[in-house]
Amino acid sequence: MPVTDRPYHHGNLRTALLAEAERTVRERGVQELSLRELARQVGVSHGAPRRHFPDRQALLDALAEAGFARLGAELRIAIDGAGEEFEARLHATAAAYVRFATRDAALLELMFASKHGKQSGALHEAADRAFSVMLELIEQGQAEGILDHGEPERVGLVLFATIQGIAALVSSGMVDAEQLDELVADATAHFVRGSHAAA
Amino acid sequence: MPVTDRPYHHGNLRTALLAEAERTVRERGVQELSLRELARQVGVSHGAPRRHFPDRQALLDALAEAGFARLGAELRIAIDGAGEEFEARLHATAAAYVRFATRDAALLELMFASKHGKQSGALHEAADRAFSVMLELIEQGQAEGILDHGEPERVGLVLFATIQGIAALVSSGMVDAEQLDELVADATAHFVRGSHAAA
DNA sequence: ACCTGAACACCGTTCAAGT
DNA sequence: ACCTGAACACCGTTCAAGT
Repeated sequence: MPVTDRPYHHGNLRTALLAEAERTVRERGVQELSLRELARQVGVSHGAPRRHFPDRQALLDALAEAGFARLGAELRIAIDGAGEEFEARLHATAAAYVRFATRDAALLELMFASKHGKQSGALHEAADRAFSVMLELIEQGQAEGILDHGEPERVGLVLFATIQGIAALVSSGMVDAEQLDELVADATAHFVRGSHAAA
Repeated sequence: MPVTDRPYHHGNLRTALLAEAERTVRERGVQELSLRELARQVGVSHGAPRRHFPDRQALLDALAEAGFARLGAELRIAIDGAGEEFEARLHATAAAYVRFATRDAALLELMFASKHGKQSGALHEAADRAFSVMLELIEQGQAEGILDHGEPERVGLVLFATIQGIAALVSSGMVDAEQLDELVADATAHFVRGSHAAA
């Protein structure tokens, strides 16, 4: 079973397509992503991807799902590496989120855009897992009396909106790398102060 | 000079294309916007739009510019109708922004996406005019001692990020119409509290 | 089970030519 | 000055046929 000489069955076609697609999205944007070009780059006929992704949107959904998985993993690493203190963990998580947005702006946009659509189930679960890191953080803040009580989803919404907004400002070029760290620090401190006064 | 019977010169082609394009973007999204279909709908050959918009991106830029003009106007109306009190004006402005995002989610996305690009000048000016409403608001808050001093652009960044983030959450369906008013009220109150404690 | 290759209906873009 | 219409190179999607 030769792996060279282009065997009839690719073997990892799905994985190869996803990897190549993620690279294209990062380097050239979602608009430039073409199923036919992807097939060419991977060395397969233009009809082949159809087995794995019925249409273009299915590929985008799969990219979004993988994106949420990676985002969740990066947030997890950030929060676990930030010690025990609430504010330190909050800042580390926000910074990790914004870092993801900086490196994969088009992917993040796609991740949010894909959530409108057919609600693929797996996509929704991947998103929930990514955001569970934030929910744990909110629960810690509540347990320590730093944040309001009530549903963590609701309490965390302002925080999440702010972080997502910062990501959007960076992606759109309204905020550049220099201002970024300061803005993240500002925003997290602001959030904590605003919550504290309400207690 | 008959206006009926499809005269050779359309007369308002540029305006007609923009109006039709804005409708398509609102109803079916940017992805579905096609220059050829637009030309068909307006009753002109597929090559005609080229005089007014050299390529597809030029049309998108023009849409974005018109969007910023309308956004600025709506923000202006909201803030002027909210009386003199800072918090009331802040809430009215934020609510107006989010309302725009709810009704024209795809357009707002396009407005931010277009800012990456060629920096069309006119586009940038339209965006600045829209955001000038927010800057005035920040300056009022500073004058009244409610917000930190320093460059209004910098002080307002956290606020703007939060509002833009709420708009993103609404567009992506993570927050629905029911929660929306409460979230906007939460976020503006949170912002004021967080700023107050820093004074 | 997985992939090929022709076919179809659509694009955006270019450009000589018409009015 | 503004618009037409043919041409070119690309798409996504479908589907019989091959291995």
